[in-house]
Amino acid sequence: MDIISELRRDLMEVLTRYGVEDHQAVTFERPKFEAHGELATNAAIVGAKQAKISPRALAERLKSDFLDDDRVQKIEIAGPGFLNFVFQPSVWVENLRYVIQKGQDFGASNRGRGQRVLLEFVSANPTGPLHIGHARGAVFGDSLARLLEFTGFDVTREYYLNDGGAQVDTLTRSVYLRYLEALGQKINISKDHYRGDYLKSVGVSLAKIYQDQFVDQTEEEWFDLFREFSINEMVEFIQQDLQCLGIKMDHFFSEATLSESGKIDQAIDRLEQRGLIYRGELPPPKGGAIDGWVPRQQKLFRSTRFGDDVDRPIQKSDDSWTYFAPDIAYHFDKISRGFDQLINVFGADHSGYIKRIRAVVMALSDDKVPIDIKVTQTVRVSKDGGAQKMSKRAGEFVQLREAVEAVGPDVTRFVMLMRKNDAQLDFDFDQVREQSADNPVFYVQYGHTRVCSALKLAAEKLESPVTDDDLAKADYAHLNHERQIALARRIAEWPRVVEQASRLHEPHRIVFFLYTVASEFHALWTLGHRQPELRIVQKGDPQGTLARLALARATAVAISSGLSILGVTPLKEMRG
RNA sequence: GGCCCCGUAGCUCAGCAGGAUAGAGCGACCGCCUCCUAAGCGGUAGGCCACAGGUUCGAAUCCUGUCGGGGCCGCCA
Repeated sequence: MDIISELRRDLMEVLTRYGVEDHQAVTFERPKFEAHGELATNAAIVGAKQAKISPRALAERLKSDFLDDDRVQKIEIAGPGFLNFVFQPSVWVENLRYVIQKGQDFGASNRGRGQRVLLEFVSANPTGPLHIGHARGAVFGDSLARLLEFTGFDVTREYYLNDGGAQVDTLTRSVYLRYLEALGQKINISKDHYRGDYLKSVGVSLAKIYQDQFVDQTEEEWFDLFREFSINEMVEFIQQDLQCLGIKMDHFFSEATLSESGKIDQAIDRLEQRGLIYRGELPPPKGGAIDGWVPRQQKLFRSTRFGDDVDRPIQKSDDSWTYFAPDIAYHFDKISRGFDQLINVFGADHSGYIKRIRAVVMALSDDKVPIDIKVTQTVRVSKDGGAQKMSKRAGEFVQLREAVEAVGPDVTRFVMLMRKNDAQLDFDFDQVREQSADNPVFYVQYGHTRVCSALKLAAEKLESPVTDDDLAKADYAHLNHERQIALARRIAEWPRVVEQASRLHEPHRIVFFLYTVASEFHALWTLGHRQPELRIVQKGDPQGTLARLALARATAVAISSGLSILGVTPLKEMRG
């Protein structure tokens, strides 16, 4: 067990002895101010009621209990009853042994106990390649999946393929035009078509296979064939785009199969059985957002019962399903597959759907299957000092592929995770390529490579390779400088950071932590210029060198462990 | 008009189940290479956490309202 979890567990045990059973509100964390110790807890304040004594008195008891613990150096009671702990330096440096032994698994846990999570993300319409906004959702989703896997969840990555609606009809007609074009005809692609060049190759392929067989034929003759072909091509595009970023979906779920298999009817039946479907009229939107409102009798889902703002129509006036109906069926299907938990990642433009989807899941699972819906906000792209215009239909948006080709998958992924998912994100092509401390990706990677180069150099000096085993056996008493201990303490926080990120579904926390670790490591390294005793390689002192190498190695372990959650490859050396 | 997200330093953003004196990077200014990679480090300046109430021993954090920015809003998916 890592040291902080161990200390926390011990604290909770003692609390229980005083009759404090509920540890929910107890914090045990690094305080904001150094003056408040290395770890501080509000245990006495929060637990006083349960222990039936005053916070101050409980604090005093806890203090005297823990003063007997030889890991503890100092405890102070402050304010309304905070306990501020300072531990022996050995507590922190000895933890490095654990870190090195764990290696890549440092920070991993069994928090999820194998619970099955369905993580749906990207789910862009199969009408073209992915753009930079999708890239954010893709990276966010995949990293969240990695984070959850790292903490003991069994994650299925799924893409909901909207292959049933009018948009794929438009796609099909656009492709038909490209097919004619490939056969030498002049075509006129209107605003009602997808105009991107990426459809040209699809047209060419079709022309090769079918020659002029479908020229001058009615739509009926070619439509289904072209449709299927086009969708397959688009899925192929999308898979390749995702693969550029190292992302592989476990499953593409086809919307079209839902109506074919009768699952829509089943799902609606289920809602009907619960009295959640009725025929009615929606109130007109207030403020006249919609021109020419005409009241309609429609089949509605009582989503307001589950916190939605209005009931939602599931059937159009011609009795065909609205888009919402397959969505209901899809989520019913997710639930029937027996997942313990659902997570959806939506782009900002779908934020209006959160409440109704949540309502569906609550209704169909009897509120038994939790669903978390994360929204990724828009990406603003800038390049050559200016903002890029993004216009969808004209095909002017920056494509995912462009970004990856320009800056590489690792940088793309890292940058996409530098902001909280629901905050807007700037993607600056120029800054991101910069090889300097101004570029966080570089900065973190450089931290890792410095460790590697130190290990290499030490191996030369010591005239033998240095293995993790050697490092784990070193005498860490050599690590006695305040800054070395501080770094060890920082590294010890990693499991808590992971735990928190996993619980809150917030991979960006990993990025911020890595930045901090790298920063403290760089600082220590540079201090070595002035203070030779802080350098890693200590001439004529193999034991001291090994201990310092262990600290460096543990830093690299934390960094590479974190990078693996981000899906970024740690570099052994910087090039260029 | 309604709903969702956002509003923290000049700029871009963190802020950990509400915790004790508000954080980082950039930009600005001042410094640090006879020294394992200066691709780096240190320091200074800069904030009424949009505003007003409320809950609490305690609020940037939770609740209500106001203002400001973005997104979405019935027979498009």
